[in-house]
Amino acid sequence: MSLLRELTELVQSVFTAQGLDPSYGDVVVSQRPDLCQFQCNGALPLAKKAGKNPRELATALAAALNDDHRIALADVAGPGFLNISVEDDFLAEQSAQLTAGNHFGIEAKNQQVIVDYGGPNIAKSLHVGHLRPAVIGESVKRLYRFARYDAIGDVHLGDWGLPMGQLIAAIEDASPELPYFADGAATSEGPYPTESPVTIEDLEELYPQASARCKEDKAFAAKAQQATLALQKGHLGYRALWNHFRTLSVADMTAIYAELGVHFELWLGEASVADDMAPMIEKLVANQIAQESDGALIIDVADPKDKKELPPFMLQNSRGGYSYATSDLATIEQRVKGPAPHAIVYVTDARQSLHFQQLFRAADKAKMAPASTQLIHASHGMVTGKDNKPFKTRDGKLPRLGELVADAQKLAAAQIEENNLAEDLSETERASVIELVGLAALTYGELSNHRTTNYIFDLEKFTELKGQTGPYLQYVAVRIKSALQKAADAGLHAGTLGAATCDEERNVQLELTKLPEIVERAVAGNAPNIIAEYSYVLAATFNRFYDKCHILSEPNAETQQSWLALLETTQSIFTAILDILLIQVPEKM
RNA sequence: GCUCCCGUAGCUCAGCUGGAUAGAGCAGCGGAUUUCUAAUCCGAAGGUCGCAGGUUCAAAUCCUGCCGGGAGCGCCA
Repeated sequence: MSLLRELTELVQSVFTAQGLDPSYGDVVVSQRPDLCQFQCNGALPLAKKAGKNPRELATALAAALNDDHRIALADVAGPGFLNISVEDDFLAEQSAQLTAGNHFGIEAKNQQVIVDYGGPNIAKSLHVGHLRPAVIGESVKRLYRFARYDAIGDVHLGDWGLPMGQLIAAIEDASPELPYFADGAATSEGPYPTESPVTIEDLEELYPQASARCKEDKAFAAKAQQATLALQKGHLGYRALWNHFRTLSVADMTAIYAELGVHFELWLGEASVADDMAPMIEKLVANQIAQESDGALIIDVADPKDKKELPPFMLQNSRGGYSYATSDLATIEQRVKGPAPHAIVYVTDARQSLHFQQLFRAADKAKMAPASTQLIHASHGMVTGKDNKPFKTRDGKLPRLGELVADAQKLAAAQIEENNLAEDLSETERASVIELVGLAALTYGELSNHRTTNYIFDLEKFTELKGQTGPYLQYVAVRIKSALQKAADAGLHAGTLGAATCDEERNVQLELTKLPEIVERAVAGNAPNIIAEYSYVLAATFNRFYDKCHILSEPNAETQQSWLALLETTQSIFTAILDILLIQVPEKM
């Protein structure tokens, strides 16, 4: 049980003993660390409700709390705040307990969480716009894992919509002689060439061209729509060509995502429900959930209570084609087929919030998912440049994701060079440090912001070795590692984590015991920035202790062993939460 | 036009399930150093929490209106 939980139960029992409503007994971390460690504000609203004096109420509660052996001091302050501090030995015991068992005392949930992030279109190369969903999604997935859900990530490719038809139309236009376009190719099993007629580089050029051409060339746009439809209806030649796009694209993406530390358990996409959409629609029509409107099939998701009428959810366009709306709904159906997941979390741009509002309404109306499965749109803002406009390179292009990673590492290398770090390391070790530092800079820069805000992408700031940055956190982690190594070399071993001997040490213990609630809050908000904030505070708190207490030269053996235990506990927790932030710690730096 | 998001220190951002004196980092100022990695630590300075009302014992946080910025609004993802 977490420290806060235990204190809350204690205070609640005191409330009950005095005939008071225990639901007012919540204990929270103190807002005034100069006065106390924890506080309970329940006496204020309770007194108001009961028409009593809040200070009198709190005074009686404090008196009862002071009888408990775990409480060092409970007293009343201000209008009726109940201030609480705990005994040092109790705090030490609680800190030690965090790493005594497995998984920091967090219990297995035995429930699945599907995190849908990435969502790249296989017609486009990964660019700066894919950074946020990738990093936030990966972090949210790791966060759920840390909270002991069975979390899996699905890249959920955009591989079945209009962009596919645009590519097919463009290739047909350029090379009509290819077998994919031959007479009868629609129903012919082939054989088709095993080699792709285009390279990934070709695709990256073709798609923007085709997409732009659709805007001005109506005939071409119609052709692209027809190709999309034909692909969706099972055109075998197109399908063979499409397979090439997909293979090329997935290989390319896997490599780039991997550079960022982003890995997906599932590489599904719109196409993976290709065969499920028609039957789903049929069923929805039969059940009178879907209806015809202007030649299209829609689900009316408007609610009279809405402030603004919600546009209908488009299942099938008037040409008979499907869009992301259709596949997203079918994907929900697919995802709840086994044991229903606890949640499906979509990490995408805030601009899609209307779509998700409609999707969730439609899913609800069609009873696609059980009520126990939460559908969550964890939306995120944009990455902007210093001018507060969408981030672009000097020449106005969207920087590619791989370039961004390379840039971060270049700046990290410069910082390391400038500060004469990693000097005694071999070339390969040094390269590895640069890689890890660059990555940590990038992911911490991303994750330290709340996901919904637009943030300014400033690599120079992110790669600073000081301040609130990824590299600083790595530095602290390496410092702990190094100290433990030196201790081991000197034959020193950790003992029992004992009562704090000074404020700095006590503060580290207090900070460590906040872990369970921090994780809870981060999970509740799908908000890695809460972990990012905590990791910095923990690092800074630890640094103060480390500065004040010189462990290796400590003459008192018991104290020294306790400090080493604190070091180990801190290291264990710190490394684990850095992992949630996609930060790896080098051996040395 | 309507809907949603945002407006907090010079800059970048936390805090927003209401609680005491609104916090960090950066920049700038002053200090600590023969380091268990100073990439650190300590101190001072820096704020009409966009504006105006309201609810409350208590509002940056909840409600209403306004101002300013961004996004979205039926066959694109």
